[in-house]
Amino acid sequence: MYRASNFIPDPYQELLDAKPLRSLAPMFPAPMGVNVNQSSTPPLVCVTPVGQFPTGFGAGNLPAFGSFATFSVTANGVSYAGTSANGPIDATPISAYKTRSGMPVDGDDPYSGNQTLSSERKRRGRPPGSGASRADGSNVHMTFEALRRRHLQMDETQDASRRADLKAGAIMMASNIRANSGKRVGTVPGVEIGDIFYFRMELCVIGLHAPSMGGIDYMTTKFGNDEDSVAICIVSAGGYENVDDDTDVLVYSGQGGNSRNTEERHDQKLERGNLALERSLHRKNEIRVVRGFKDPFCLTGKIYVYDGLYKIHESWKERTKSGINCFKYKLLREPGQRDGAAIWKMTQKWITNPATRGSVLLADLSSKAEMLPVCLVNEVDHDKGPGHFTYTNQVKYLRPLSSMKKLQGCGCQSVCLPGDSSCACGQHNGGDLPYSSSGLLSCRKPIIYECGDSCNCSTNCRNRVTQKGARLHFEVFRTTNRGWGLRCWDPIRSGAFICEYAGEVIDELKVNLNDSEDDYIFQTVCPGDKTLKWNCGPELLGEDSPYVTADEFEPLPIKISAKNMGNVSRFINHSCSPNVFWQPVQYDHGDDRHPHIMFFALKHIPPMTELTYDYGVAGAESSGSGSRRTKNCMCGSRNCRGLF
DNA sequence: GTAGAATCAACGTA
DNA sequence: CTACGTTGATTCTA
Repeated sequence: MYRASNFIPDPYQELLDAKPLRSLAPMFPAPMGVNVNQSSTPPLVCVTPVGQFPTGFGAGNLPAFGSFATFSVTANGVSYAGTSANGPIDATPISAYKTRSGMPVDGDDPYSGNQTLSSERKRRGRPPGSGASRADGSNVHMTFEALRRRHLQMDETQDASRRADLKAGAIMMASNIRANSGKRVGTVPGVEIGDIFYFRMELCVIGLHAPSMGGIDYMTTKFGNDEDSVAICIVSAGGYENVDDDTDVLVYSGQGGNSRNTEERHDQKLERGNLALERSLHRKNEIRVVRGFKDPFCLTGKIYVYDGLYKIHESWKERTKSGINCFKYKLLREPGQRDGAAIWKMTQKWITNPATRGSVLLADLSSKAEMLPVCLVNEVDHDKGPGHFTYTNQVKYLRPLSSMKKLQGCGCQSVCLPGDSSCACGQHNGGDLPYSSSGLLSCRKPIIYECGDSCNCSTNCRNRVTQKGARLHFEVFRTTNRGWGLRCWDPIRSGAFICEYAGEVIDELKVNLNDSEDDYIFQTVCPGDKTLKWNCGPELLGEDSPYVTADEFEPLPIKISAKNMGNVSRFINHSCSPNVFWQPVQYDHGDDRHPHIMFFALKHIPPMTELTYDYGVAGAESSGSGSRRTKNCMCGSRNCRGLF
């Protein structure tokens, strides 16, 4: 983590970092490195001979490879010009990409989360392309998720699953809260290659793929003086016998005739989507491709990955195994795009066999302190690793837990259930259990109380999530311009628990004594709107907001230093357009002023996307002593505040 | 303008 | 865990 300067031009910057992976992999087929087996010397640690600086800023001149001297971070006041950030590796992909998709990703033309549903309804009937439909895709997506989470929470309370995705979608449609509602050929503003989705309705509300079930989206558009009906987006999700093993080729089946009962099966006809695909073959227009994958964390679930633009190169008829005549369309991925589904397949391979990951400096930075190994990689320069620290996933408190206030427990048999008014933990959390049945956070709150030792319920209780620890395949990686960062091989769903901010709780009075610790101190500074409005669902439904606004926000006294000891959290960089947020959680003691700091996904995070959270604006609370230094943020997103 | 048909969902249950 | 049945939303088509 390198806090003095930060360049994250947009939330998808990480994939630019990811890009070199494939190109570099053949050059470094074997782990490069050092101390792959650390088990004899826990708790580790690796030491960097060249410190925390990117090459080209002094430290890189040191000829110190291989010598293991301890370093301390001395990153005071260094700032970089944006141009110096260009590493030799990702320059070409960046420019190639940027000319393709002209729109910024995370703009700040938000549909305001303060409006109620009823006021939104007045927007009905606006023509496409105006008003709310122009709203930024990221905000629309997050609004959908917030509504879906709230509906799911209410449905689970009544023990009735009624498709929260469709309910949220219906509200979005009725209020015209959607992005890119006018159909188009080619790139959709705000949707990046590699973006992931968990429901078809998500594709719909952001304007990537309009049909809620159908696999082929098409429209009539002009080609010179002609008009033609052409395909604009297809979903390949396993419903037909498609050939999609190759990352750049897709053999897509036409639609129709594919009924589950044999009586209804019939040959496909050249109409609707099939006709559009045929016309696209002749018109050679770009077609967006969404590929479906099995969700590794939910065996019945599916994840949709946007894989960029393809073109149809040939078509033919073919008799399928089920005996019907079927149209086949061979699509090739347009060159010059960054990897989408390819990254997915690559990381899945690494998860199955971590030895296949190249450029590895250390197979497990945590020395088995985490359930899953934490990979340390560098594929951008010769830095051998972050400065010395002790890996721990615990928080070291000032006082022993036994001397702290006890947390009250519930008396539930077996597991706690939503809607059970006799569950003390549910009441403690304001009436609702904070997590869905699949363990996702429903709502950001000032503090969350998980069940603990004083509860009667079992460890299977859904109100025990963060206490079980991180279960992701993390990777600490070298960034091109902001020191070390954290990313993950797994897809992370919005609301999923990521990790705790581990380290040493420090006394507020001592904060200013050791300035070099400043870069690794966590404080509950008020975050930006993206984080505060994470749960705008209730507001849109006319309910009271369960969280506070920036004005009402009150920081907690807790401060945690990860300088000398910590976990992967210490490598999470700042962004004004973050994909992670912090959330206080209690489960093993009752001192609400010193809770655990847990990180959750702010939105769906594709594999290999850098994790970032909003450090907040330092000094905003005017607390004088104890507030950390303000630093210039160069993150470059349109809603960058300039400081953090 | 509108009803009906078509469709590579998503859940719950067996 | 896979199969099957149920309840579906959006958009296209007639």
